[in-house]
Amino acid sequence: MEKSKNSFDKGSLAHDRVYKALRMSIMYGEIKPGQSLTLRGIAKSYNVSMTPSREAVRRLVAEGALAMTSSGRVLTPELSNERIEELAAMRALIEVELSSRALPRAHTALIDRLQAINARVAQAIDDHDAVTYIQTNLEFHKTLYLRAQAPAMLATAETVWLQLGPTMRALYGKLQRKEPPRFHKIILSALSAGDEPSLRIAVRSDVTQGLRMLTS
Amino acid sequence: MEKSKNSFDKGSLAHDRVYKALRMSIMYGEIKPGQSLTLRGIAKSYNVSMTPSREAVRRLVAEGALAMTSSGRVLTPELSNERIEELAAMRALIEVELSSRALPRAHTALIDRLQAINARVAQAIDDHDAVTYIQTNLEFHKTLYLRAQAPAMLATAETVWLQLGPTMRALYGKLQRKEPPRFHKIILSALSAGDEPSLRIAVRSDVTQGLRMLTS
DNA sequence: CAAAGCATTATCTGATCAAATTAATAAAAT
DNA sequence: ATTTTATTAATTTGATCAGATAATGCTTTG
Repeated sequence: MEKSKNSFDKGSLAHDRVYKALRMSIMYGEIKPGQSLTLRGIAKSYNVSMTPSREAVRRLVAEGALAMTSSGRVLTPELSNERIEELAAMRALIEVELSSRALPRAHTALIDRLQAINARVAQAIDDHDAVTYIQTNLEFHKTLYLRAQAPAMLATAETVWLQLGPTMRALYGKLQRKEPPRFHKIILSALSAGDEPSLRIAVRSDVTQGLRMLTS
Repeated sequence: MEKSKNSFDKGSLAHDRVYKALRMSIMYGEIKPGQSLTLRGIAKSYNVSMTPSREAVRRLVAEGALAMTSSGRVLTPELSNERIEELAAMRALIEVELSSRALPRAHTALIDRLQAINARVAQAIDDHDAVTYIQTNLEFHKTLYLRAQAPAMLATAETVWLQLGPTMRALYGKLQRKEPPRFHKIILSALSAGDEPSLRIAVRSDVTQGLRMLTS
C-alpha cells in the first residue's frame, strides 16, 4: 500500500502520531534526561515535515514532558530534587482522591484484572525490563483510576507521570528490585475489604516511596 | 514603522502572542461557551498565518481551554455538571495544599498586598464588571500561592482555572453579588494568625462555594 | 426529504528567513 | 612553541508563510 501523504484519515493525523509516539518514549523512560532533539530529526524519523513535528513537541512542552530553551531548542528536562518532591506530592494528592472515588465501584472483575496486571509487573522485574516495568506499573494505577469516572483528574495524573518519566527510569536503575511493589498487594486487599483509610494510605505510600529515594 | 513580518524578537513570537491573547480571553470569560472559532479568523485577527494560529489553538486544546470536534473545528467547551464538580474538587485539593505551603512564608507584606487586591475585587463587584472580578479574584489566589514555591502545582491550578473560565463567567451572571467574597477575609485572618486548619477550610470553601451553585 | 454541487475549513509540505550554534582561523599571552 | 582567547565564517536549526490537497459543512435543486 502506498504511503498516501495527504490523506488525513482523521484517526491518524501526522502530528498526533508523532505526539503519541514521543509521549510513550518519554513516559516509559526511553529518552534520558538532558538529551536534545531537533525538529528536523523528529520529522525525518516519522516521515513528516517540520510543522506537525513542532506541534507535537509544543504539546509535550505544554504538558511539561519536554523543555525548551529561549531559542526554541528542545530537550528532555532534568528535574531538581525540589521539583521531584513536588511532583510526588501531586501524585499523592490526586491519586489518593482517585482511588477513593474508584473504591465504591471496584468489584471482583476489576480486582482480578489488577491482579493480572500485577503479575506482569512482577514478570518485568524478573526480566530486568525497566520500560515494561514502568509501563505495567502505570497501567495498574490507570486501570484502577479509570473506575473513578473522573477524566480531568486522571488526565492531570497522567501529565504528572509524563513529567516524571525520565526520572522514574533513572530510579529503576538505582534500586535493584527483586520483588513486586509490596503496596500493590495492600491496595488489592483494601479494595477487596472496602477499607477506604487503608486504601488511601497504601496508594500514598506506593506513590511516594520510590521517588523519595531519588531525592536523598 | 513597517510591519516586519519575519523578525521574531524571541520575546514576541507569533504563536505566543496569539496564545496569550486567546488565553486571557478565555480565562476571564470573554468568550462564551459554545462559541465557535476558525483558524483563518484567528489568523486574520492577529495578522499572522494559519500555522502559528493552529499552534496556539492546539496548546489551548491540550490545556482543556478549548475543544475540537473530530473534524478539527474549534469551540469553547460546554462543561457538564459532573465535569464542573470534578474541576471544583481539583481546585480544592490543589489550592488547599498550596495555601498550606504558603502559610509559613506569608508575612505582613504579602497580607497587605492581598488586602489591596481584595479591595479591587470589591470595586469590580461594585462596578458590575465581571471580567475584572474574575481577574482580580484569581490574582488574589495566585499571589498567595506564589509564596508556596511550588511551580508545578501552581501551573496545574492555573490550567483548572482556564478550563473553568467560561463557566465562572456564567456563574457571575447568576449570582448577583453585592459584597466581596466573605471567605477572602477569613483567609486573611487565618494567614495573620498562622492558623493552618482554618486556612485550609476557608480556601476549600472559597473555591467550592460558587461552583456548587452552578451544578444545582 | 434526499442528493449533488459549492463554499468553507483544516492539514500538511516545501521554501525562505533569521537566529543560534559550531567550526575555523587568527591573535595574544604564557 | 604551545595554549588560550577572540573573531569570523559556515552550518545547523527553528519560525513563519504561501500554496496545494482533501475532508467537511452548507445550500440549492430535484
